[in-house]
Amino acid sequence: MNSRVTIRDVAERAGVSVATVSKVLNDRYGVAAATVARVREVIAELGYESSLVARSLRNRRTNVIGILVWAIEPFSAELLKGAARAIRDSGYELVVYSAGEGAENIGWENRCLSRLSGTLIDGAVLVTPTVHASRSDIPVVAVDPHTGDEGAPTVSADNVRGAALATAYLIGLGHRRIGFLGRPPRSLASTHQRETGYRGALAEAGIPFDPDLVRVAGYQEETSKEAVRELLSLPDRPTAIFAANDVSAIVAMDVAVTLGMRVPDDLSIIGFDNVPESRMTDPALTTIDQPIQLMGQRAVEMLVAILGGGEPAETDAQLPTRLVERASCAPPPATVRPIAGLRSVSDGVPR
Amino acid sequence: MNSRVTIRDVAERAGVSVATVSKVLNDRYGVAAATVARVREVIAELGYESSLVARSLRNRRTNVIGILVWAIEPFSAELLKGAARAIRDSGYELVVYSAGEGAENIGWENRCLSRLSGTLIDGAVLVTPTVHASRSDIPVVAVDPHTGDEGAPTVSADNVRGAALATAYLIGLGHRRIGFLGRPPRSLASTHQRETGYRGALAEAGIPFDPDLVRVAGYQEETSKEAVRELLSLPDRPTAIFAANDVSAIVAMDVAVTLGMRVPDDLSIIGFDNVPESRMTDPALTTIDQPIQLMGQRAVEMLVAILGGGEPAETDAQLPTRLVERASCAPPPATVRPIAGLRSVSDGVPR
DNA sequence: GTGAAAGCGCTAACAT
DNA sequence: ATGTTAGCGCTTTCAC
Repeated sequence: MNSRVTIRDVAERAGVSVATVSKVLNDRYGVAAATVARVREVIAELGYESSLVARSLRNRRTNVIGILVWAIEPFSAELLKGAARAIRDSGYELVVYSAGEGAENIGWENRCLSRLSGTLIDGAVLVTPTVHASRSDIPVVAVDPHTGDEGAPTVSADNVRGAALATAYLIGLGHRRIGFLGRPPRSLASTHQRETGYRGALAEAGIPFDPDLVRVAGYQEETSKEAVRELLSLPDRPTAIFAANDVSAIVAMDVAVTLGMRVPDDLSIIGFDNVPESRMTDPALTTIDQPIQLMGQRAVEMLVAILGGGEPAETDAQLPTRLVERASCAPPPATVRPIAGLRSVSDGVPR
Repeated sequence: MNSRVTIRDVAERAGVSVATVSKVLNDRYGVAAATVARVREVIAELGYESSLVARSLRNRRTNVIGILVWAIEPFSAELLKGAARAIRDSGYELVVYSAGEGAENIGWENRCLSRLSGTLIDGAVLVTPTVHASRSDIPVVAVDPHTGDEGAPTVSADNVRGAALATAYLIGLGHRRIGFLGRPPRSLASTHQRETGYRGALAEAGIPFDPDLVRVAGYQEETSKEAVRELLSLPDRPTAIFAANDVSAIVAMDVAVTLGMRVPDDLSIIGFDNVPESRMTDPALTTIDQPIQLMGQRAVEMLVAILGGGEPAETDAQLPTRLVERASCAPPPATVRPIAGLRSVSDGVPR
């Protein structure tokens, strides 16, 4: 009563063989004009549409590009907009596959790829893959990979430059003690790059790098809070913080306020924008803008170029980041006093 | 040289038949423990993952839900976030299929459905479908359909109430002449509902409905501008405008300013929020908030309920809309003078 | 407990 | 010009 109409139904109704229908469908040479017309009629009448699945099982090419994401959250959603824009006039169709809860945290992308490739999709954009897409039989472009994805074409923000921009901006305001909030060691490559940019800017300005000013934050609320608290409790506390992650930046603000500091009078905060919906987009907060949509767009363009046979123009795009000056940064205070809250923490008089 | 590893590869390597491997994969009864272990080993070793496509061609159920969108733009992207959230602990996987440029404007959803259903997906969420999903062999939930989608479960915002809220708010401020900006007749059902709410609120307040105050706007920039210009050029022009669409609301603002009016002093404007990124989200603009993410979430929940065998709790959810008071509305001016710009348009002295 | 064989909807040789 | 056949990767009887 409800099974979908197949090529066989069309063939029977039109009084021809399935092969003939297939030929009509694919505009193959060797079908009488009259037959073509009749088959077309039946197709329209029955509302037949060939099954993507069956077709892709048989064919090498499907004309479908897959975007594989771990989950659909603000970052990937933003990326999808750009990707969709790029797909628009590429002649390809778009399927977004969300690994979802079922997949464990590590290696989901290879599993998805295995499930979909060879069939269903001609190529894939991997969003924030956690491992190197080792043995994939289809072309793959990685966006913002965790590892420095050797070999695979990659699209990411120009993290080094963005971080340097942020740090230099703080230095320009007069800050010398600038804290850095980043992720744990084996995490996103982008965090490393941001630290690189941070260090580079310090070096450029002749400010010695102080490992004490670098803290891990950004993946657990409580851990991050503690990290910021420690950072601000240093005897020679930073007067500014550059956060590699917008979530950490927000945590930093909250903690600072909790500790009785004023932003930006006592502490300047700037962060890298990852989540387009975070409070970082508040008009008050200084950020390094990451061109998320553009990353999606470029990734698709790159993939299309590869699928089109030609080599992509570039195999490792670093998309420009941008400094957005807003009200959360200011020159350092004339005299840096230890935080008020420190007393209650160490229960001693700050020296 | 690089074709993906299939069930046959696993079978050969393990020295068993493909049937046996399949049984292991699906935890079927009747395989020796030792064999299971060996096969599992080989699977791990080869990194084998069964092909979604082949599997779904053979099986009725795939455990995949499809979200079919015409394109990925801000509205659908927002919706996806909610849908993804709902999928998370539903046991289903998510595939988003974007019809894209290839599909003509009308009926894309049925064509997509045909291509995917029966295979690949167990059920689908149709986002803003333009026609009634007539002959679909799989369960379907429609979100914000163009037509009043009789029969099919539907999720939408409570447009009637939202529009009534907006209109009543303006009335409460003292407005009696309130313009309505909507889409052309045979368009989105939501626009009709919003007009219904608008009319209802007027009736409630004993304000006679004036067809002159209803204009078509929202699908072409120029057309919309002209509509607003005409509306504001009326001898007894409205002192407030309720736009069924955020894009029209923005156009209205721009036109008003162009005509030398001040918002909200000379003209109050309130609009329905459709595009989360539009200027409507500016802190200055009064809006009726549409719970877009929630709509996606509820649609998936409904679909999962249907797929789970049980009837869904409700088959036509109207999700609550919310008035967000901001600075673009005010009481009407004491004396309503025809717009300054009118002179240059009609070249006559307003009476 | 295991494997051979049929078939899901479709396409591409290869007949006729 | 059209039909027959084989087979894509997989699951499922049904023999053995």
